[in-house]
Amino acid sequence: MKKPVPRATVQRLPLYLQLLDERADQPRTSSEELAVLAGVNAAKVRKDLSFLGSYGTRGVGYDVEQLRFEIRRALGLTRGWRLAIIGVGNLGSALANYGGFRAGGFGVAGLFDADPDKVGRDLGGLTVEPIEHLEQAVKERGIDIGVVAVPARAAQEVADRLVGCGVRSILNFAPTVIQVPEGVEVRRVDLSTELQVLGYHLHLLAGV
Amino acid sequence: MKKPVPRATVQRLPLYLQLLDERADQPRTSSEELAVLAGVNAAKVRKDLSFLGSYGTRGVGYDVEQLRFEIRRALGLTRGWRLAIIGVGNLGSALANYGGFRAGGFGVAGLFDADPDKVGRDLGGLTVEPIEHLEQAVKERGIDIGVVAVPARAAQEVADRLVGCGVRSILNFAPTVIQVPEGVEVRRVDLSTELQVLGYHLHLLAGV
DNA sequence: GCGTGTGAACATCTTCACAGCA
DNA sequence: TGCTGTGAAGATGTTCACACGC
Repeated sequence: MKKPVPRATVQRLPLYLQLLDERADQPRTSSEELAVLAGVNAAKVRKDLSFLGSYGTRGVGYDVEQLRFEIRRALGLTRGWRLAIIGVGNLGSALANYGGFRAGGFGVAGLFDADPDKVGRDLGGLTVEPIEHLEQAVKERGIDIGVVAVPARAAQEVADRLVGCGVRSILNFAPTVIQVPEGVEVRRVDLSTELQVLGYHLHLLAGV
Repeated sequence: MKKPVPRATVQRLPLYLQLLDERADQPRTSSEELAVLAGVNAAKVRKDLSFLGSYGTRGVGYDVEQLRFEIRRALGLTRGWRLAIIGVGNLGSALANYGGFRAGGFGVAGLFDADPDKVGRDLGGLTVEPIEHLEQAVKERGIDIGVVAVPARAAQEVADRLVGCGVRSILNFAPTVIQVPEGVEVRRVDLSTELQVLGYHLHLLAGV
């Protein structure tokens, strides 16, 4: 009975949710308002929201509170997911200290690093553990998502270990591509890629 | 005379380039090999690469060296772009120390922070400057891209200042949406969004 | 009247299947 | 023969335009 929300819509729902969270004080909003804020077309907003059901009121708009709830529900944010962050260099530390997780229903349930000098440090209320503890921690704490923030050369091994102990969702910040078996979802966040796409547009502007 | 490389292709070219860079020691590759590594369809790889021109050899494959050059050229990486990083908290520091920029033709040309305690620190070979220096630095150093790594509440102001002094490309790490005039390109990198998309898939799996 | 919800038109992207050339 | 390059088909995503119901 689950509705098949299109990929493209799933990618935008977090954006709408963020905008709505920032405007939780106002009672109502409209597809037009959300569209302007999100920088997209109003019809797209309506179509996206219609995949969740009919929660708007014709001639009036959407109830902000209800829409927040429905988006959270559609995204599965009503239950919390547990993260393990592997690698606590600058980036891993930034992630560990990032407060935005909690609001979205995500909780950091473990910090791991292969460097003995880093093990034992306190970060964002947790203590960094040796990477050897990873498997046991994933099982005991029911970790759902692995956040890979290690150097590129170590990323594949970390991913293998995560997959090996049952993790099916990986967020990869290492500037490399990791291979995983089918059924495991990886999202790559790569700074170089983002910059290169920006660079392409500058290049186009410069070339015209 | 510039070819209009489709958006979707531009997004994948950095990925191919990264894979090729990792395999710079081998002389040749094929669409099939790249496809497996990138986790996409081989026909897609061929079509993507065909937008750059016909640099493959039928029956043989692609010359790795040449392909790297052509992708770099298509993306405009033959000239370097200069970055300013605004905000040197954990994330900004991670970015400042990130070595992957240089390889892609990007150079960090300035670090800025509003916090007097952070001004003067050395990071990745640069000294953190007060945010008040931003406009002058952008002009004098020819900064092309602004990297926004400040808290959400400060992001819009920073973006306004960047736009105000002529920056037309912004990479936004702040968990908020910034409004910019037409002609300015913003790319958002948002950890919550990534996690929420992963969470949706877990949710689907769990619900079935 | 007004803003949602949605079929239909349009645009873009992906995949197939095979012609073309080394 | 083998792999590229590419029309054509198919899938997905976007936008339009208007019926619908408050």
